[in-house]
Amino acid sequence: MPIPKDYSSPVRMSAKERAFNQLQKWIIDGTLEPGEKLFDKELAEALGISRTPIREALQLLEYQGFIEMFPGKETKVKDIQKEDVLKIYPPLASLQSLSAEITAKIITKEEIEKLIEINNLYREAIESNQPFKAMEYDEDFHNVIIENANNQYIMDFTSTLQLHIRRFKYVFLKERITLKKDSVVEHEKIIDAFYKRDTGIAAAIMKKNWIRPMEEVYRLL
Amino acid sequence: MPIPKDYSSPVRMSAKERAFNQLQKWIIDGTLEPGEKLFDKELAEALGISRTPIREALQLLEYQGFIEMFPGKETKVKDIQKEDVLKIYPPLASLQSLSAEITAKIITKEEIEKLIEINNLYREAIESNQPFKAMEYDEDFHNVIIENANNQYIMDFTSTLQLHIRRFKYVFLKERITLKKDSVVEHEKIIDAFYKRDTGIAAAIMKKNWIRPMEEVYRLL
DNA sequence: AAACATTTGTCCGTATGTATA
DNA sequence: ATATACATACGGACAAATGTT
Repeated sequence: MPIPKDYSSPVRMSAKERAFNQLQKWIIDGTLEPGEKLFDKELAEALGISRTPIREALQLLEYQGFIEMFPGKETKVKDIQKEDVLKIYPPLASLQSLSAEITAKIITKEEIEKLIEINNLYREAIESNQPFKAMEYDEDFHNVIIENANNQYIMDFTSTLQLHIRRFKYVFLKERITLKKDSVVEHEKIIDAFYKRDTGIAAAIMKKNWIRPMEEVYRLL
Repeated sequence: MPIPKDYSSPVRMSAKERAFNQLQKWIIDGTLEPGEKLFDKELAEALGISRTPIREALQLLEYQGFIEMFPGKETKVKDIQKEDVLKIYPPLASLQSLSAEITAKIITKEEIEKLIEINNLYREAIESNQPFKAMEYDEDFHNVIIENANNQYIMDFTSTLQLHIRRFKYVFLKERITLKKDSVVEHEKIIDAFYKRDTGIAAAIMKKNWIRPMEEVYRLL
């Protein structure tokens, strides 16, 4: 078995990275609530580091849209409204759709097999009523497609948007996650379009596969 | 004449912001060359500030994809290849297309008038062979549409991608900017689609309006 | 191989600026 | 309006890590 050579030990993490990951997690899962004021001194003490790496992490979180900084005044967790779901999903749908279009042109049989497998697991998770597992398989499915599209800009933007969706669900939906089998069928259609290298269909179904859940979530609120 | 009350003086700029803007500018216009190593100490001296705001600015530039940081090792200006143009334009085309789709639904007559005016100035700039002016009007045209779409995520992503395109042009094309009148006609079609509230046409033409220039630029190299 | 030089990462004190009394 | 309290922005010193001789 070949051992990946460039597996540079990922355990070492700078204080800045730890702070960034932790704060992002806390904002997404609601530990840090929308609108909550953030004091770098407090956060520094809480994480056992100094204020500098905290501030550096906050810069990035602001850029990602998780916090708002009012220079010289205050820093607070960004507010979130239920209407925000209508802002987050559409660009994600567009970029996922683009990914499907690109991937359709170049995907290999092996990667398609992988998608079929994941989608089967996804179906089973839904049928056996395991919404959390299902959600993970759904993410896996889409990530395979995005990775195949092989575009760093798309990856960066979509992963940020995914995090915002996750936060949205945590804040507004808590435990009740909706899962319908529509998505399984759409995935099958996407796979079929990949076989046929039909970029148009792949893109169209993919967009639907994201806009439909948006409308479902929005109606729930 | 009513004086805008919440006009919080925009002239005040923190050292971090100045550093960020200056460094971004230097990277885009090529003053800081692709692959060039960056020493925060040097940059701090050059800008007459300390290393802290420099480091904060570098965080953001990394996130935007203008530099690469290898923790504990070095920080360098991100390399750029001519193939990168094929990575930058497609997501931008998708998001602009989405913006056209959204804007088509809600744009007012007044905003359409604005687009017509800008497009006329754009045409005149091309006809009188003023490529730089033309480029600005083109950007104005698209920005009006994006602002009407009124989605912060779209705005953030597209503006970053626009900056990468600008950098690409500076690095690879220098002075020779290509301008054809195809774009003017496409803009007219988009305007027409807005009148008719035809989201499909607006989105389709908009995508074309970005993919075509990509191919033109790529062939030039 | 080990000590050095260099650069990055972190800490903390101080200055600047903002809000409140 | 002025003074006071407090949080943020910045600077400079120290610590840790890298690669170099």
